[in-house]
Formats: sequence, structure tokens, C-alpha cells
Amino acid sequence: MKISDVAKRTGLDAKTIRYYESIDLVDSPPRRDNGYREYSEQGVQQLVFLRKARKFGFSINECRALLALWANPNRRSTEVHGLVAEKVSDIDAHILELKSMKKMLSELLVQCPDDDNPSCSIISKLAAEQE
Amino acid sequence: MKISDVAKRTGLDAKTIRYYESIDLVDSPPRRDNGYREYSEQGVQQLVFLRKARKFGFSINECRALLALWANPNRRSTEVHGLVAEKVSDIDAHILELKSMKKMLSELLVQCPDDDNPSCSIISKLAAEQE
DNA sequence: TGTTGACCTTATACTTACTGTAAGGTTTAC
DNA sequence: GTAAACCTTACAGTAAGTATAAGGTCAACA
Repeated sequence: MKISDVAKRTGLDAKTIRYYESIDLVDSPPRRDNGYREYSEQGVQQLVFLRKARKFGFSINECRALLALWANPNRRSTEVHGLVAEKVSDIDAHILELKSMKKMLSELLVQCPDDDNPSCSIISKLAAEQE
Repeated sequence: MKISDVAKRTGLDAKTIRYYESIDLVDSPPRRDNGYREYSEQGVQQLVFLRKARKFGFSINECRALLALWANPNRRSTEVHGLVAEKVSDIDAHILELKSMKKMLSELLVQCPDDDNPSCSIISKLAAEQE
């Protein structure tokens, strides 16, 4: 299987696949005589796994840990559970931060006349030093 | 005013301030005889503005636009309003994405035994190709 | 006077997770 | 036969800083 086929199957860009290989996130596939990468089912599965883990919001390093757990028959499910629970709490914190930003900006929006005049409370608020 | 004082007043790191200068986001302050940067009140105000805008979630380039509007006495408040409204909708989209990730991960969490056995539905789900 | 420590300066490299570009070799389709 | 669509590598760029190195300056204290 050539890299473009793997890209289609996994939803990853071919460049991303080469990148994952370059940082040793996945095993280097063997090469054909012409130098092209030849992917095994197993290589594809690693990339499928990665695609999903990335979509779930795990960083490359977290993916590295997840891949290691996946490959380890002696893993303890609690380790996986722990990683995921931590990610959920990271996401929660991130959501809270975004909500706070949104709230502040929305408050500014209703105060801005939204017309052709230069007077704008948003700009004033950004320029204000206090608070 | 020296850079460390400006850092204290604005809440920005001195390195960040130099960085903003290096990308021409703020005016280069004049130098003392010894080469140290000497900040005017006006220079400090630009940085106060930036600190706030960054905290509100605006990117460096968006900050560039906001600074230009701030400096422009002929600005129309609707332009500012537009920028902010767009940012709010960006934040909304981001929140939705994070909520979706959180939901998926939370569903996985309740299915994972969280014990010492290797069996883990989270890993299985990540490895599954379909869906 | 000497020296220690806390500043200041620049330049360069590192971070994250890719993406873009250049320059070239190979395969496929017409 | 040749043009398009692949494949390869290597290098540069992105966002927004942060870290490090190597060195100059300044204020306080013995």
C-alpha cells in the first residue's frame, strides 16, 4: 500500500504521515525497490489510531504514550483511564477560559455603537490600564 | 522607564516585549547612552493595550489591526465591532469543538474498567477503524 | 577598590504540529 | 512519447513566544 492510499484510508495527509515517521511516532515502513514506502496493515493501523487520538485532542506526546499502552499487553486499563481523565479535565479548563473570554467580549459588543463614528468603548476598554 | 518596569506594569514578560518590537508590532523605543530601551508613557500604553487584547484571545495579527484602529481617529466603530463579533464567533466554534471532544472522551471513560487488567475499551475504540 | 548580583543587550535555537516549496526521480494514462 | 500524477528528500515557514549563551552595565556592600 502506497502512502497516498494510506492517506485516503486514514484521513491523514501524506505529509503528516511522513512527519510522524520523521519524529519516530510510528515505525518506518519498508521500501520498494524504487524507494517508495510500502505500508503493511499494521502500519496503517498505527496511523488510524493516531488519527483518532489526535481528533480526540491528544498531543503528539500523549499519542506516543497511548500507542505504547496499546502495544503493551501488560498495560493496566487504569493507566489509560488516567490519561483520558486528565485530558477531559484539560478540556474543561480550556472551555472555561474560552467562556470567560467570550463573556468579556460579548459585554464589550453590546456597548459598542457599531456605527460610522470613531467612538468605541471596545477600544477604550482595551486601552484602559486599570482592571 | 526601563523594560523590566514596563514588564511589571503591563504584566508582559520583558522577552515578550522585545519580541513584539522585533516583529514590528510596537514602535521601537529610543535608547539610553548605554543601549538600554527607554520607554515613554505612550510606548507603555501600546503594550498595555496589547496585553489586554491578547488576553481577550486576539491573535498577533488581529492585535495589529486593533492597534491600527486605536491609532486611527477616523476609525468607524463598526469596524471594531466587526472584529470583535468575529472573534466571539470563533470562540463559540472552538467551544463547540471542545465540548464534542469532551463528550466523546467522557463516554469512553465510563466504559473503561479503570483497573489493573489490560482490557480497555478506550484503546479498542482508538484502534477501531470504522466510524 | 573590588566584586557580587541583578539588570541590560544581541543572536540563536527550541517549542508544537504540521504545511509549503524546491528539485528531482517514477509511474501511469492516453 | 510525453504529460500528469505520483513518489522521494531537504529545507524553510507558520504562531507566539521561551530558553540559552555570551557578553556589557549598574548599584550596593565590604
